[in-house]
Amino acid sequence: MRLAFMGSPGFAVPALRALHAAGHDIAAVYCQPPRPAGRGQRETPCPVHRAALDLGLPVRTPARLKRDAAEHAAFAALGLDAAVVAAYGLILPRAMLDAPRRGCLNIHASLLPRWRGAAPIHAAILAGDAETGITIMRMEEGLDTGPMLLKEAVPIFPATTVQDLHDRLAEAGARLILRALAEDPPGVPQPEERVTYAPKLTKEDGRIDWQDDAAALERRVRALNPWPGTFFTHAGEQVRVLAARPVPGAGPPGTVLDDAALVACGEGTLRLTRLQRPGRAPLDAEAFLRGFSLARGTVLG
RNA sequence: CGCGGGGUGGAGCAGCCCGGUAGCUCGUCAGGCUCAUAACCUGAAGGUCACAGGUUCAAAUCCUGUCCCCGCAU
Repeated sequence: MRLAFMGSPGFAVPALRALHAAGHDIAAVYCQPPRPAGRGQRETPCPVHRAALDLGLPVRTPARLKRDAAEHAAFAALGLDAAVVAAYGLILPRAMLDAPRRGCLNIHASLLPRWRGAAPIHAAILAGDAETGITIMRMEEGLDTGPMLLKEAVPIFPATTVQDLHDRLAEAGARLILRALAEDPPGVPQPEERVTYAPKLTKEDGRIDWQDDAAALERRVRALNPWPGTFFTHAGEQVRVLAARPVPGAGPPGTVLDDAALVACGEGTLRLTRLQRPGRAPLDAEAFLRGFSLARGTVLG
């Protein structure tokens, strides 16, 4: 089939590679324009951009699509059977949604209608969901509102990190989009009553509030690593928590209860097992504590 | 020339502002204690303080330059 692929981050790359490997005619790859990133803030192409170049596919990086008649015309002129969209980062205007013969299909990383929006993978872990998954849907103008074509569930285990889950969902998404294109299943409307939204994350979402209960904080640590990361402030430094384990117990929230980074929470206690100071390497708690005091009785902010 | 942090025995850090004997918590080795131990006691080894210049009677510390590492408006 003649396709356009629209995506930007690493999540979209397996789908692009799978479509290419399956022999589809990818007429154009759309992604976010290169932005300053990393040390030196050099212009850096996004992962999909790099993958497309690697595969020898033509890349387009419009900064915006709304009210850009030239972009719309160029898109329509591709003569597409369908467009595949995965974490692209731009809203497609109606003119583009209607252009491909079979419309625009989206790979969304949740079991819709739960977790519409920008951060569905993180939201599923934060909420303590036992499973999440991939939904292939036909796009409409609304945010993740279109009829659903295929779904596949992926379990979330107590130790599942957001990175694990992300990778498994990206693979599942690649498999499902191939099936959706091959089988052309009918669309099923999303049940409105079960809609929830997963808003964009901000850095502040990573701040640890010791009043929360330990199980929720542990999920937060698992969900927000590596970005935006969870942290607390102590001795004038923002200390990142990279791994932690909820432990039965109790105490005044925020109080360090022993000599091995056990901290009382609103409900239960949390043992911090991997930590990082600004500008320093991540360390296991034992090594971390040799260079940074978290004395018993200290109250963390 | 975007911003910030860091490079000190094997690990993690302090010392740097206010130059003057290299320090702490561990680890390693030896001995002791103990039924025993990752516990405890005693002792020991191990460092060109990233690199190169400069200032100084004297530089981990002050000045200049270089290299490497780590974060950052996803």
